[in-house]
Amino acid sequence: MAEKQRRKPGETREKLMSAALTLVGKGRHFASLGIREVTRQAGVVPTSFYRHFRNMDDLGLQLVDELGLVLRRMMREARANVLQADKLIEESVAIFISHAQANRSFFLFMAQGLAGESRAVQEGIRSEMRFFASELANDLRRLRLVDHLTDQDLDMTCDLVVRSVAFSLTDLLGVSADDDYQIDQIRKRTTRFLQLIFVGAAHWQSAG
Amino acid sequence: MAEKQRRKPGETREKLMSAALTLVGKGRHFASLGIREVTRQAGVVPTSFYRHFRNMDDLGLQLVDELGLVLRRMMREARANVLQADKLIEESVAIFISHAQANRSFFLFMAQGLAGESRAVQEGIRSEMRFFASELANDLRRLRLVDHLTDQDLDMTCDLVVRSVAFSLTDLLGVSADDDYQIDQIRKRTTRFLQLIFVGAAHWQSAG
DNA sequence: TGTCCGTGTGTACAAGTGTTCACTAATGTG
DNA sequence: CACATTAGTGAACACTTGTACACACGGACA
Repeated sequence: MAEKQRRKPGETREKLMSAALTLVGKGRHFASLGIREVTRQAGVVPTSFYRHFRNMDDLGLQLVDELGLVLRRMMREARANVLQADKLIEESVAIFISHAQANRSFFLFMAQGLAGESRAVQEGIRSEMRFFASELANDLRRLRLVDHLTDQDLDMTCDLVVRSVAFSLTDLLGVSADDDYQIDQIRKRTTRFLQLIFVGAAHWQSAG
Repeated sequence: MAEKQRRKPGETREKLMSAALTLVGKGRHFASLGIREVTRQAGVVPTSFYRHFRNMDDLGLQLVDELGLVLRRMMREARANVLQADKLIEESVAIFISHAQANRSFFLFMAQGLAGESRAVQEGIRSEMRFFASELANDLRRLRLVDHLTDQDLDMTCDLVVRSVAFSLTDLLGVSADDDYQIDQIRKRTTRFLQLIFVGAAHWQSAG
C-alpha cells in the first residue's frame, strides 16, 4: 500500500486546482474535466477530491477567486510601471500579454469560463471583468485623461476596453506559447484596438 | 423490437446536430457532450451516430458550417433592411440581436466554440468571423462611409466591430431568452460600443 | 496522555461511456 | 427483377465515471 503522505495543509487542494489548470493548459476544456481525471493528474486518490470541493463547479469557483488575485497582481504591476501617459496603452497591453503568457492556463480558463457550463463561474468571471473595468475607470479619472466624459460614458469605454482585451485571449489561445512572432502580432493588434477606442472616446459627445 | 424507421435521407443527421444544439441551448457546454447523450436526445440508437459523424469534433465542424449559413442569412437581411446610413449601426445590431434570439443555441455554440476544446472548431468559427469582418469592410467601402481609412485600418476597425458584437453573445448567454428588458439593454450597449468605435474610426489617422 | 478531527487511503458498486459487430429493411441502380 | 449500398437496429465489450463507506494516520488540544 502506498504510504499515506502527510502534507502541509492545503497542499492537496492546491494540487487539485493546478492539476485542473494543467489539463486546461493542455487544450482540454474545463467543462469536460471529470473528478477522476483531475485527481489522477494531481497524483491523488479520487476520494480526496471531496475533502476540498463539493464538485467540479466548486473547484471552478475557487479557481475564479484565484484568478482574481492574478488580475489584481497584474493591475498593481501596471500601475507601478506605466508612468508616461503617452505610452499608457502600449505598456498596459504589453503587461497584459506577458501576464497572460506567464499564467497561460489561468487565462485560458478565464476565456473558457465566459461561455462555460457553470453559471456561477460565468458570473464570477464577468464580475472580475466589471471590477477590472471600474478600476480602470478610476485610474483614468485620476490621471485626468478623460475629463470630458460623463461617468456613464467612461464606464462604457472601459467596458469595451476590457472586453477587447479579454477577447484577445482567444487569439492567444490559438497560437503556441512560444510563437513569439504571433504573440507580438496579437500584442500590436490589441494595442491598436485600444488606441482606436480611445480616439473614439476623445471625440465622443454624450448626446450622440 | 422497435420498428426500423426509414426516414428521408439526412434526417437522422439533422436530428443529431439539432440534438446537440438543443443540449447546448439547455446550458450544457458542447465540449462536455457525449455521443450517447446526443443520440439519446435525438431519439436514435448510439450506433447511428457513426453513420454520419466520425466523432463529436466532426459533428462540431459540421455545426460550424451550418453556422456559416445562419450568418450569411443574417448578413443578407441586414443588407436588405439597412437603408439609411444614419441608422446603420442601430439597425444592424437590432438584426443581430433578433437573429441571436431566433437561433439562440447556434450562437451559444459559437460563443462556446471560440474557446472550445476542438482546435478545428475554434479555427472554423474564427474563420467565419474573419469572413464576416471582410464583408463588412466591403460594404462600408461601397457605401463610401470610410474613405479616409486605409484598407488595413478599415480591416482593423471591422475586426474590432465583429469582436465586440461577438462578445455580446456572452451577455446574451447570461439572460433568459424571454427577458426582453435585459436583452434590450444588451442591444443598446452593443450599439453604443459600435458607435464609439466608429467615432474612433472617423477621427483615426493612420500614422497614429 | 488520551481523544477528536481533518485529511489521506483502498475497495466497491452501479451507471454511463465509446466503439465494434452482425443483422435487416428500405432505397437507388443495373 | 436482382443486387449493392445506405442507414437503421440491438447486444456486447472493456473501461471510466461519480460517489459511498470504512479505515488509518498525525496534529491540536484537553
